[in-house]
Amino acid sequence: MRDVAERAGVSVTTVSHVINETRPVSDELRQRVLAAMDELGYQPNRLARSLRRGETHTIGIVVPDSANPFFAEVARGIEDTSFEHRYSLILCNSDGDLEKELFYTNVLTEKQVDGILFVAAGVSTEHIHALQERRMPVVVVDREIPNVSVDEVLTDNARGGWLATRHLLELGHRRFGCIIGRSNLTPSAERVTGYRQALGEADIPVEERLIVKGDFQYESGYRAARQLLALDDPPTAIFACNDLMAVGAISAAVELGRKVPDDLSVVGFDDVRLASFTNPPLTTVVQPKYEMGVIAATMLLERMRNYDMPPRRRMFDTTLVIRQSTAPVGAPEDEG
Amino acid sequence: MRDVAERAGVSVTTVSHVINETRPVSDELRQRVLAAMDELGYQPNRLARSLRRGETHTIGIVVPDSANPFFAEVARGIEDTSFEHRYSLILCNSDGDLEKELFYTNVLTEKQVDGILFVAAGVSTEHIHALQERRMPVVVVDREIPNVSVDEVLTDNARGGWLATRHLLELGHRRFGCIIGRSNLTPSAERVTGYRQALGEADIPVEERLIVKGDFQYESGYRAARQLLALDDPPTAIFACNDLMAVGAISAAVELGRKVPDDLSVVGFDDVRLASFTNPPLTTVVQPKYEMGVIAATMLLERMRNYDMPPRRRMFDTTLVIRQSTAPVGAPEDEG
DNA sequence: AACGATTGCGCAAACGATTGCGGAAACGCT
DNA sequence: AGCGTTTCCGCAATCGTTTGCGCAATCGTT
Repeated sequence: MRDVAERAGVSVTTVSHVINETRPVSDELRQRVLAAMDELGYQPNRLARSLRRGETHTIGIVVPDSANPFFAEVARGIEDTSFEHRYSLILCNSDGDLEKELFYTNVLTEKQVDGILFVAAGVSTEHIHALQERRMPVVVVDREIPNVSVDEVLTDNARGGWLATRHLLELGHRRFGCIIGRSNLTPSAERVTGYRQALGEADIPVEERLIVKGDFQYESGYRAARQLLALDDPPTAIFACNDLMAVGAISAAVELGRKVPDDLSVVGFDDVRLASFTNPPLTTVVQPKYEMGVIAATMLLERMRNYDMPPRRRMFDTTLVIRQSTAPVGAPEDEG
Repeated sequence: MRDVAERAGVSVTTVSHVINETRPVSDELRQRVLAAMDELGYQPNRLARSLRRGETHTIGIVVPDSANPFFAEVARGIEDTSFEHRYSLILCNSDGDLEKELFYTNVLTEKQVDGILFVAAGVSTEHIHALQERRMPVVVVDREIPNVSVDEVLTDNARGGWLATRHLLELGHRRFGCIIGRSNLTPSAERVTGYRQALGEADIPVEERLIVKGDFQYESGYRAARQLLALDDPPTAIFACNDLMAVGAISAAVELGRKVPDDLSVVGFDDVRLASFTNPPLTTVVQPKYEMGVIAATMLLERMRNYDMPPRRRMFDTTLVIRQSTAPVGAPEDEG
């Protein structure tokens, strides 16, 4: 910048002002400065600017696994809207590890990000409090933090679980498995709650051995389904707590010679892009992933603008999209 | 930091030195400083440090679409290894838009990142040159830039395409479609080259109308397959230039009542995690995505350490993994 | 012609760290 | 006691911007 100023024969002050249009500069000088800038190929140093201004125009996002399609889509929504507002994004994968998450949180605050987005992260209460003491704007996506007032964007997981099992019930299924995630993560837990509730309403006792644990990856759905299908009295349907596990389950079923949906109905959760293209297409509970990302980013941007607003919580409805992985029990569809 | 210094009764210099262990400090003072630091909950301002030191410990990565499983996995590899080295990552989605890519590149350099990773980006030659003039470490993944000496990590796409169509040929297929991406992207183009070459070696003329354009998304594979299958003399096999389009193609086929692989063989490219779990499991050309990310990040880190090394290029082999979406032509497998 | 208002610009102090240089105290040696 | 080495620490400049303050020139008015 000093070079530019020198070349244009003005002070750095003036250069700064023409860059930022922050006070009137005579036409002549402006032209000279502009010319000097591109003759020198000048690029402002945003670090210095950030240091001075106390804002970095950068936000951090911590997700369990950016390679997971669900998070990837949420993240995409976030990235797009932060791009629109000319914010950059620092991406952090926590792998669900609290340690790692804490580490990243520190890095982010030390890098002076203007705000942090936690999606489905295991952030603890104290954790958030610490951030709040530093007046760091934060919004939490897809996870409820008890006893903390913080912006949240959520989906109605319990209702989603309820919807899914209700659908299975209506198709006549009476015994069905449930593949859950690591149970301490609230989204998974809530979906199971919905499952239990729907069962309860139908006066069907829940058999705990039909509830098997996965980790939200294809492979675990595959394994869980094999386990379920190996039972003496295997279930006629499976509700998987996300689409990846549902796809894994279908895969296990066809490998075992079960036809989906004739011999086994499967319903997933998330409605990942892929879900429309599986064979058979997956009936699943839809969450507006991309939009959640957009809203989350928007909320964060708003809080950055006005830190002292009362905290807001945005709950998205879930809906069921019925495709072809579910069918009435014992009544094979016409195969056309 | 000033507060810490004051509270510990030392100069900021000393505080800095105990933080960075950059010169010996007596035990007593060190203790006092450490104590003061955590009493005050001090966190260093990395912006200031970066400004002074001229390095941000941050690298930028620009990908076409981080929600695409292929890029997501590469990115994951990158993120993991940069985490290991305590670098943070700024994520940029270019959507294949040159404009946007250029914009991001500027943001990144202005934010003084220590290096940039372009994956499958349409970066132009001048573009890279500009970066090189600023001595910005750069490595390009999954895309060749003509006439520029820059670090590259690539896969042998042509061979992959050759492998795939060779496989189809060996199964007896003689007419088969090819679903390509936007043709200006080299990876896609090279895969088609392999396809053409294999066909040529078998003395089979390539019918241009069997080559249909997609955009690497499920939907486009679906549409392309429908188009192909609606031909008077539809092909007996399809080679899709990535797994997503292959999955879309399978989906179209089953919707049209074609059985895969009995009526139509499909082979994909990438070997995305999903590919093992489709129905039928997808035979595809495997690229070591995660590892490519790891290597790319490692190469970038090395170049950052020593900018003036001669440029390196790392080419990964592709291999074919035969699963169940391909079968001999006209010879339906036993369905068990 | 005199005087206040306006316009157009530069000086220099921040922002929060790192680091070359030099000073004071302690130590070791003769 | 005198002198050279170490050891331990602080001063102040610096990184590249932004911005409060003030000065000089011009303008408009009577």
